[in-house]
This record gives sequence, C-alpha cells and structure tokens, in this order.
Amino acid sequence: MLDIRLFRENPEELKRILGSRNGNFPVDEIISLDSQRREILTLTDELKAERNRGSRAIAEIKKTGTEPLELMEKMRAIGEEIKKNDTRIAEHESSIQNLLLEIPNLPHASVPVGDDEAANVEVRSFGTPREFDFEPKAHWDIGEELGILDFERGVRLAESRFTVLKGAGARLSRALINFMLNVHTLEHGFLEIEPPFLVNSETMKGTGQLPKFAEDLYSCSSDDLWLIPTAEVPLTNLHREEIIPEEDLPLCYTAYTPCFRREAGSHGRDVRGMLRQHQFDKVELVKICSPEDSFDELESLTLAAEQILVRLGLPFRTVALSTGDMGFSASKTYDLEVWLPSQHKYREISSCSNCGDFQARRMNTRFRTKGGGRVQFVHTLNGSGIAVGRCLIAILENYQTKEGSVVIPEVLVPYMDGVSVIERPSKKCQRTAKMSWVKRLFGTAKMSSP
RNA sequence: GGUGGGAUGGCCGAGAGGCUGAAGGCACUCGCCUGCUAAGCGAGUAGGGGGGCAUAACCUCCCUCCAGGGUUCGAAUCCCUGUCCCACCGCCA
Repeated sequence: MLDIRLFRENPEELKRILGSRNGNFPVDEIISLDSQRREILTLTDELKAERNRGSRAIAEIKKTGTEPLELMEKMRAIGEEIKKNDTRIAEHESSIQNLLLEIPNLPHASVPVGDDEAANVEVRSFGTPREFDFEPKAHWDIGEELGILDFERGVRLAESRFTVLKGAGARLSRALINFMLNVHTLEHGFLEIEPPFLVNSETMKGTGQLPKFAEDLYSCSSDDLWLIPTAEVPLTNLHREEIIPEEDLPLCYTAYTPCFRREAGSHGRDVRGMLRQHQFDKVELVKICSPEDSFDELESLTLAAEQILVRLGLPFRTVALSTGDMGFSASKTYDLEVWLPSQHKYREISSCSNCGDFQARRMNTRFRTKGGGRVQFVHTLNGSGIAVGRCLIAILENYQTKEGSVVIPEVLVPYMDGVSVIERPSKKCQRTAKMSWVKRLFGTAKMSSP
C-alpha cells in the first residue's frame, strides 16, 4: 500500500512513476476522496470538542443539584450530527483504503523501465550450459523412464498440474529441502520456521495477495482460510500489527512449505511436465529490516539464493526485472533463471524482491528506533531459496547421462545417504530391499498383522 | 461442539457511568546525589488521525482500555454480537 501523502503532495510525479507499471490507477479519485474526508473530519472534530466541553459543563452543573435540560438537548443534537459525519468519514476511509489496496508498489529508480520481460537486464551469470554428446531428454521423459515422476497418477488423484514423486524422486526432493534449509540456517543466518500452510484473509491482504488476486488462490469455502501460494505470506506476516525494537532487525526467516497456486490465466503454458504445478515445494527466504538497509539486504538475499545453484553446479543467470515485469508488491526484483537443456532456455527458479514499506503498511508492521525514538514502517524482502520442484527438474535435465540415469550433484550425496546416481531399479532389487528389513526385525518367522 | 471465567499501556495490575489516556508496581531512559559493584531522590516513557507550521521543533483538536454495534448530554465502566485466551466436559492424530 502506498502512502496517502504521495497522493496529496506530488500527484504528477506519482502518476509518472505508476505509468511505468501496467494498468490504470485511480489517482485523481483517491485525491478527491481524501480531501473530502479531511474536510468532514475537521468539521466533526470541532463538534466533538464542543460535545466534550458541554458534557463536562453538564457534570459540573449537576453537582449543584440542577438539571441543565436545555444544554443536554443541545448536546443530543450535536451527538446526532457527529454520528452522521462519522459514518460518512468511515465510508470515505473504506473507499480510499479499497482503492489504495489495488495500486501496485512504485518501482525503485534503479529498475529498468519497460513493458515486459524483454526489458529485463542480466546482471550476472554462473556456469556455462553443458555440451551434450547426445540429444538431452526433457525431465518428463527422464522422470517417467526412471520411475520417479508419475504424471498420470497425479492427475488421477487431483487434476492436471499435479504430479506424484516416487522413490528416488521423492527422496531427491526431500534431500533438496534439507540441503537448502541447512545452507540458509547454518551458513546464512536465517531462522527456520514451520508456519501454517493455511492463512486467513488479513494475512493474505498483508502481503498483497488479497484483495486483487483472489482468483490465483485456493480457498476453503467454509472457513476464512486460504492455502498459501508461497511461504512469503506466513513468514512476512509473522510480525503483522507489531512494533519491533530496532536492535532486533534485521529479522531473517526461512521455511520449507508446499505452495498452492490456481495458475488462473496460464492455460496452455508449460502444460507438460512439472514446471508449472498447482502444488509445489519451495524453500523461502524473508527479511524484515530497517529502510536504509533494504537494498543492501536485497543483494545479500539474492546471493544467498544463488549459492544453492552454485553449489549444485547448475548454470544460471540473474536478471533485474523491468518495471512492467515486476510483481505487485515489489519495488525491485531479481530473478534467478536456471538453464534447462531440453528447452534450450533459462527458466525462472527464484524471484528475490525488496518490497520497501509496501507490505509493512498493509500489515502495520513498524519498528521503534533505538533510544525510544519514533516508530516507522519496516521494509520487507522475500526470495525463493529456491523452488524445489524446478530445481529437481534442473538436476534431472542437466545431470542426465546417455544411458538415461541421473548423476546426483556431489553436495547432495550425503543428503541421499550415499546414493550418487539415480538408475532405473529392477523390481527384484526393490523386493530384496523390502524383505531385508523385514527379516532383520522378525527373522524368517511368519508375521501376523500388527 | 457444550458449560463457565477472562481480554486494560513494554510487562503485571487497579478501575464498576462524569478532569481517567487511565492509580500502583515492574522495566527502561535522563538528571541529581552517594566513592564502590549497588542504593536513594527527581523527571520522563503508548499509538493513530486532523489543523497551524518548513514533510523540524513546538502548539492545538479528535480517536483508541480485544473488534463491531447499541443505550446516554457523557462509556474502559451498562446492553447486544463476534473473535481470541484459560478451565472442565465431549471428540481426536
């Protein structure tokens, strides 16, 4: 949410900056509602002051034993007037609020101006795409042949854009989650959180998902609860309606959560495979900091996310999004794009944003400066650190072999309990493994059901 | 889901229609004093919204005692609804 003072003080500049965002915004309407509101408010405050004086006078007179009937009648009339005005003020306030909630954040001056992703700017890259001496397969072929991704059954259980991970696939996903969380908590100083995966409307409003993007969310019809589209929502809202002591800043949180997105409006895009799913896993990074630090914190948060790809040896590039390509709440965003050999393209795997005080205003999250100074809004940042499903895809495709197996990146091997290659397991092999622990526990004796 | 009890400032806690934005305590900050690891004394310490004004200092008005309604000249205080917390019962991984 933008500061109403921006509308009062420099509307032309505001319109110019908002012009670099896609869409039309009711700046003039807000300005006019705001000035009407203040007019009524000033008038009503004067009436309230008069009522307060009158009530005190009545109390004094009553002490002398007389009933000031005339004054009481006058105050009653004023009271009715005040009630009428208060209603009008509340109506104006909610209109203004509703309009403000639908206006996106202002891009920072350093953000490249442009209508869409074509105007994005690469800021750095890591690694070089591997040269294959065979035709690299897409992850859906690799995954199905290895028996670790099951798209058909995902659809049977739910609908399209749901996938079942099996065996080493599920294991790899779990390994990635643990690897990412360990790096961020043990090396980058983030505090691990396990938040609720369902949150209420106020929480969704805080980070900007509501009211404008309800159709992108899954909701629970009989409760005021929504499935989180990203852990950014619960992590950032941890401090909704709070005043944080300055010495506690910056607050750095990380969480693994599944994410749920309806993907409304993306029909036909990335339908094959598990690049774009209704449910996917992600490790998220969130920072809450003071205003003067937020752009430095954005750099370090982006580097923290990049570290995951660096250690996994996956080629990627980091791009600064243009004004037209940025999300609703962001004032500046870097996307990390990982190389996908089957598509011969870099594809988004992380998005790191500084939201400035945009979300803080919505959440009413403030901090008190040291020594009991004034309170002001914090700045909030978030970034994927990183998307687990897409990372799994990138590993399958970048580390595939001619034989159809997949080599596990070295840093993940300990998280896979020593498994360094995913190969298609024979059925016999699986059965032997299954029997081995049964025998270990029960010997060869016949088992009865527990 | 049922019954009962609660919700007051950073924290604890009083208040039971009228100078109560709120006693008292704790905590913190500043000052004074004391020469010894700390005591004593004094002062101060909520948030928001208007107006004056330079988006400073300062002045002024209004609102806020969980939220929303209601009664009243006047509500932290009375009434209604909701939310959350606690206890017991029921159910349950």
